[in-house]
Amino acid sequence: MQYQNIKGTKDVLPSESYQWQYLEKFIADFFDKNNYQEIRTPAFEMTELFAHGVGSDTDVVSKEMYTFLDKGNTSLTLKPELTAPVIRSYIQNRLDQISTIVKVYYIDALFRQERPQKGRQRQFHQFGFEIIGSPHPEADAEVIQTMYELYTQLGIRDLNIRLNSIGSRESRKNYLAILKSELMPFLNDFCPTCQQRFQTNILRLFDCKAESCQQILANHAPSILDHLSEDDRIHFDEVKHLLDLTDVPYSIDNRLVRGLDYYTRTTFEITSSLLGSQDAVCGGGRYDHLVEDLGGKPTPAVGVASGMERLLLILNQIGGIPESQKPFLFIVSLGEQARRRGFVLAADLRKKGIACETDFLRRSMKAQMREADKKAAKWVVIIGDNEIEKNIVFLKDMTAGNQTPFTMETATEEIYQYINR
RNA sequence: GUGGGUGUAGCUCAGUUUGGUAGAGCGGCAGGUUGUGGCCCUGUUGGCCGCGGGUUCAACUCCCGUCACUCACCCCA
Repeated sequence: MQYQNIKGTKDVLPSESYQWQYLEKFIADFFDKNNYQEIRTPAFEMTELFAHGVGSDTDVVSKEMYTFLDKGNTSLTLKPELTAPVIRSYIQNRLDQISTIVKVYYIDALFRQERPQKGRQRQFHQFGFEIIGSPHPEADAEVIQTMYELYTQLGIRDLNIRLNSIGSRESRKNYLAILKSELMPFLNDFCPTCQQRFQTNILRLFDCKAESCQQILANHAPSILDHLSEDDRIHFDEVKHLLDLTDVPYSIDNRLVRGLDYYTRTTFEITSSLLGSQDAVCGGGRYDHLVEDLGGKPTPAVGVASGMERLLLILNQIGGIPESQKPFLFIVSLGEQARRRGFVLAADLRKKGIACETDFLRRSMKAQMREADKKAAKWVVIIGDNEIEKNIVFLKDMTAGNQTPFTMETATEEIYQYINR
């Protein structure tokens, strides 16, 4: 039986793990500098949390969740998104009592049972952050500006920020009624899925990529931006104004609808042409009712999540990940006595913080030298019978090619000095 | 769930049209005189040609099925 990884999952091999380490460290440092603190929640939650928080009519909840019963017959689900768990934790742990505004970030693995394709896996990873407690546009703008700044610092250009407001629940309700009556005459002209969405979640008609559906919408659908309440409009205008003031480029897209039910007012998405068909590198928005929907006090909030795999896809194309090449030392030894000397020398050098390896295959000198070269050793220490006899070791500089002798007894200290000089 | 593409050595692929039990490059290993890497040269290692069935004297090659990978739809990060 040849075992293989589960469809839609991936091994991160030694040859690429440094990329993840680089990115994770970059993100942690970035948020540390911006005064966001990390929050970590469990890999699974009660199924009910997502059904209730994200919305049972959404695709994510209705057909993509990894749900199972535990031995106590409780329905649990591997988390398919992170906002609901974070808010659950916020409520449960009374984080509102620690400060009025809570700013947290996370880096985590998520699970959705979809058909894998470029930029989409069944286990994938996101980082994201939330500002909980502010109803004001400053929070919306900071989320967008901060994410844009993070991408910029990573060296990513040519991003497209799409911005929209889907209004408060009240104005959206009014808008949906108008939308419905305007589109009713054309109901039969829509594709079958859209006809169904017309009943369940009419806003998502805008997500349809069918030419015919988009045509009808372009000609007959009223824009949500024309039906915002006065307060919604003021809020949205201020978000745009603050983005203008901080030189964050964006474009208004009144067809941008998010697939999760909890969003209100500001929604946005950042896309990159360097990705495949799944071109969103992050998406987010305001969710003013999720906290109370999950049983907390009414608390407005806004947040965003970004796909790590998609980010790495971009970074690899623009060469945005620095090669990690730590200098290290390889010890070549010939014969039993030399091997032991080499082993001890390696242990002593490691204690001083020098990355150090010895040969494990007792091979010829040539083979050991090849090994050292292939691994890009910066220095090689050579110990053989001749050196034992003369009580020395040779240190070879692999780039320059020259060798320097050191007395055996003081070799550790002298080599340490020599390569740190 | 639906559609397209692809499955041949560790990796990247040729060979399939015109059926005769497999090749290259890279990699791994070992050598090119007696203890010194990179470049070059030589040798060597390595594949039931995704799996199962059918046609045939004979199948990597033709037919059917199946699985896997991949891209796209749907939806999302």
